[in-house]
This record gives sequence, structure tokens and C-alpha cells, in this order.
Amino acid sequence: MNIRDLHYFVVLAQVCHFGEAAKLCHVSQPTLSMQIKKLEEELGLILFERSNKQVIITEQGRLLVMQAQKILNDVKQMKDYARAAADPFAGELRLGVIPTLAPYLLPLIMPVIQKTYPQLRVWLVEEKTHRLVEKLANGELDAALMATPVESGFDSQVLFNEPFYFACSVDSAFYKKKSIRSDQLANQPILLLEEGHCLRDQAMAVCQVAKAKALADFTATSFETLRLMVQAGLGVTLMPALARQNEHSDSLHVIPFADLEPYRTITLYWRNNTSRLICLKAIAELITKEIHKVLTNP
Amino acid sequence: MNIRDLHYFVVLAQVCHFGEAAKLCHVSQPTLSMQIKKLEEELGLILFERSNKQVIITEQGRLLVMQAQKILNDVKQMKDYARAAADPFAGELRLGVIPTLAPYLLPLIMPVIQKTYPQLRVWLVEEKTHRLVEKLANGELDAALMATPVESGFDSQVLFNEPFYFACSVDSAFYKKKSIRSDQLANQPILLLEEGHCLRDQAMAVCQVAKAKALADFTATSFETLRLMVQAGLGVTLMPALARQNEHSDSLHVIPFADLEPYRTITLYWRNNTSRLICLKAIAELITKEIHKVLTNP
DNA sequence: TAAAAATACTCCATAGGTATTTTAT
DNA sequence: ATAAAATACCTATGGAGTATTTTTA
Repeated sequence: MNIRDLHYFVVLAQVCHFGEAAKLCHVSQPTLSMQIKKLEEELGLILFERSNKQVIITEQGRLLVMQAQKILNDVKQMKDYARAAADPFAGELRLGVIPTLAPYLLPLIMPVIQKTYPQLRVWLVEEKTHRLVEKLANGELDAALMATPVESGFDSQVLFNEPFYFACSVDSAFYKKKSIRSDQLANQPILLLEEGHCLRDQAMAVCQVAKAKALADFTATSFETLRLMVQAGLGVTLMPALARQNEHSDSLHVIPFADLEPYRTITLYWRNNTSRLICLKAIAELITKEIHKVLTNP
Repeated sequence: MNIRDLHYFVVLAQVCHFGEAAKLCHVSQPTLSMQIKKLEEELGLILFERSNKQVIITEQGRLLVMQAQKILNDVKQMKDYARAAADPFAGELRLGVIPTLAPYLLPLIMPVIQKTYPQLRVWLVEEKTHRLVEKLANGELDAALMATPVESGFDSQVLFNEPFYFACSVDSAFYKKKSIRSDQLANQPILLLEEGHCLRDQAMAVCQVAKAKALADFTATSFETLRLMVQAGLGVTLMPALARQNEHSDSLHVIPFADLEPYRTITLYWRNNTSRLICLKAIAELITKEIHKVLTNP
């Protein structure tokens, strides 16, 4: 069976004249006759009674032409769907974000994305790096915002470098200081996130450079918890720049390093063969621009 | 677009593996790859992301595969319908019957038809001959029970000859007589049906043979009316055998002719190119048998 | 390196065209 | 006699196969 044949059938049922129907279908009369005949043979029944003067649709024909019309409607609808879905900035985009970035980045970029691409419905998944890598690999995600490096065969685009700041409580010896030197870090009780957060590894790397030792006694499950622990005077920590943007209260003292410029690199990752490349490149551009504005106007 | 391609698409969406899908579709892997590619080109979007290790359906693919499945379901349903409709003794049969036959023949045959072909839904249309001819010609009817001759190019099958009886009131001079000779008809006031009923013409033909003159002053619009007029003593008439079968009361005196054997021939007509030939032949056979039983056991 | 999809090519079924015949009014 | 569908026959598209190449994990 063939969709084209169903179209011939429906048109012939409407005009009940092989020559006319052939014209309407832009084919020759023998072609249409032949296809109708084949359709009848395939269905095992007679769709039309023919004579040289009139063509009459049979009862079975009347029954089946409705079904054929339904199929043609469905096909048309499918093509319409396809046309709509072919828009690179329409449909759903499933985006993964690491937890130490999500609550600070997303409020900044989601409104802009929604405004720029109103047809795009972005689903957000907040997971640690290794889960994002899994989900991206098996197709559960279209892209993921993670901190470099991520060893896996994804294609990626660097979005921005996010500096780390030194954060301590208002009771700290560094309160009212404008900056901190890396050697001053060695004496501080440095708090970290739990295992699995890339921010933990990045903070530890900074500690190594500064020859400081992180405090392993307490770990936090989220950066907001960590912030509270610092606020309570349990220790100090490294704070990503965007988290500092969120620091509206004066409950924490946040200052830059005087001699180091520690940072993490936030990158958008996707499968090499993603079908959403156009959309993702555009989103990457948009995030880069938007965050640049924020980070250069502190 | 092609229904076969949609099937390939749906299967591939299920197994997400070109080789596997090709096996399930009983085609080679390149064939399936090619058709999916063509489908993607036609729809103007990517349905699957491919690598050598995994095939992932895109969001657009997920959207469209449901539509494709719907089309395939509809096609299957259409084929199911066709299989059911291909039964010659199923579906609807639109049958015309002349008014002077319908009320006497139908009660005899319809129960048998329904019992023999329970899948057949017979629609009955009671009209005078010229309307039946029109409706049969333009396809509103599948067949018509009429009295010969009907000049028109229909194919037909003679079902039975229906004798005419002489009918008079119980007050008539013929009351208690067992038969009537045609020459005795000449003095009788013979009542007829209105113009357009073939029974009227047939009765007039008998009158001519019998050298009798029909009474033109009154005409009846139905044979039941005619029966009442005869009963009231307004005249006599010719009564078809099956109408006599219906004569349960003794309100009319009905007797055969002694010298003539007047009758009308009831025939089933259909378009030469009817699609219901098998069914109609069977129904014709059935009516012939059934009526033969009735007419030979008066 | 190996598994899987893509490509190259060949073949054949069939949709489509033109010319002609058949059919039924 | 005529209008319309069916048939005959040829062409070309494209679906399907086998063999091979490319890709990437």
C-alpha cells in the first residue's frame, strides 16, 4: 500500500471520474486506473463500479475512503509537526548543570533564554558531573554545563572562567581586609564540599598550590550548607564568583586573592553527533555574553 | 513518503540499532539506512543521532514516531476493515421493492435472509418502478425487485411468476363461486391502482385480453386501499397471489380464473457492473426457493 | 581494532507516460 | 458514434541487494 494510492483513491471517490481524478492528481488516466486497480486487488474488494458513463463508489469503497482520508490527514499532520519541529529553536532541550553552578547561573541566563527563544522549552537537570556525563552519553540530556576538565569524548565550547574568592565569617581575622595572599591560606581551616563535587577537587587543587591543607573533618552536601558553615565560623572556603553575586547579605566576608587568580572554567558539553548543534552554539554564545556582563561589572 | 518507510522508522525507534531494525524489517542494513535518511531529508530534520556504538532518537524523532505509529495503526485498521468488508454477505445491501409487492413478499423473505446472512444489513426502499430504476441507475440502490418488463440496461434474474386472482366482495354475485371465466369479467366494475403502479398496467393488459373495461372513475393509491374499496363493494379487482396469502380475513372473495392464467413476473434487477453480484445471486436463489414453497402450498 | 553505519554499485520491480483498444451508451 | 475506462508497451525512478569504505569508541 502507498500513501500516493490512497490520495488517488480519495480524489476518485470525490469526483467519481477517472479522467478528472487523474487531472486533479496530475497523473495520466491509465496511471490512476492502474493504481486503483492494484489497491482493489490488495484490499481484496471492489472500490468502484465502472462503466463508460459513470463511476459509482461501492459500499465498501465508501467505508474505506473515510479510513483513507484519515490516514492522509495523519500524514499531513505528521508533515506539519515536522515543519514545526525542524525549527532549531523550538521543542525541548534537556540541559544538565552541576549543583555548584545551577543556583547562581540559571537565574541569570534562563530569563534571557526564554525571552530570546520563546518556542524552546528547557528542562533542567541538576546532578554531579559523573551523572551528567552518563546522562549526556546515553541521550537523556542534550547538553550539560560542567567545569573543565571532563574526560569523555564530548564536543564542547568554553563559556567563561569563573574566579574563586576567599570567603570567611564576619568574625574572622580577615574581616575588613580587602584581599588575601595565598600564603595566608595555610593557617586557615578550609571547608570543602562532599566527594563528587568538582568544586571540591578544584578547591583542593588551589590549596595545593597555596600549600594549604583542607579540613577533612566536616564536608557539606551543598554549597549553601557550606556557606552557612562558614558563616557560623566553622572555617573558611573558596567561593565561585557567581555564588558571590548571590551574596546580598553581609553575613559573609568575601575577598579576592592578592597574588593568585584561581578560577574554574565553565564549559558546555554535548555529544559529537548532537542534532541540536545550532541551538546549543547559540545558547553557548548567549551564556558567554550574559555572564561576561555580570563578571566584569561586579 | 511511504508507509514502508514509516514502519522502518518505528522499528528503528524501538531498537535504536540499524542492523537489528533491518533484520526485524527483513531488509538489509544499507536499505534501512538509506530509507531513514530519505525520510529525514523529506521531513527536513534529523530523526536519529548515529555513532558506531549507539543510535539515539532525537526529540523531533520521539515526537514524530508517535505520529508515524498512528498512521501505521490507521493503515492496519483500514486493512482490517477491508478484510471484513470483503465478505460478500456482510455490510449493507440497499434493496428496492415495488409497493404492490413489498408488504406481501418482504415478511416472507426478510426473516430468512437475516437468518441466512446475519452480517448483511438490508435497507429497503419502497418506490414505484420508475423511481427504483432511477435510484438503481445512479447507485442509490444495489438491486430492485420489480415486475418485468423494465426497459433499461440492467442485468436481472427472474425470481418467480405471481398469478393474478379475481377478487370481489362477499356481496358479489361471484361469492361462493370457485373460479371465474375471463368472459365473465367484461360486466364487472374493475378497480385499478393509480398511475405509475406497474400492477395497474398489468391489470389493464389482462382486461384487454378478457375484453373487459377497467373502471377509470376511482383509483387507489395503494393496494390495501384497493382491497378496502373492493371490500366495500365499489368494484372487483385482480389480486396478486402473494397479496392473497395475506388474506386472513374472509372480508374478500378471491378465486382463480378458469380459462386464463394471468400472472406477473417478479424479477431482481441490478447494474451490469454491480460489485454485489455474488450476494445478489444468492439472495435471488433464496427468494425463488422461499416463494416457490409458498405459491405451491396455497 | 572492531563494530556499526555510510557509501558505491548493480539490479529489478513498479509507477508513470503515450498510444491504442475495448466497452457501453 | 462517442466518451471513458482498460490494455499494451516502453521508460525511468527508486527500493533492495552485495561489497566495500568510513567512522569512532
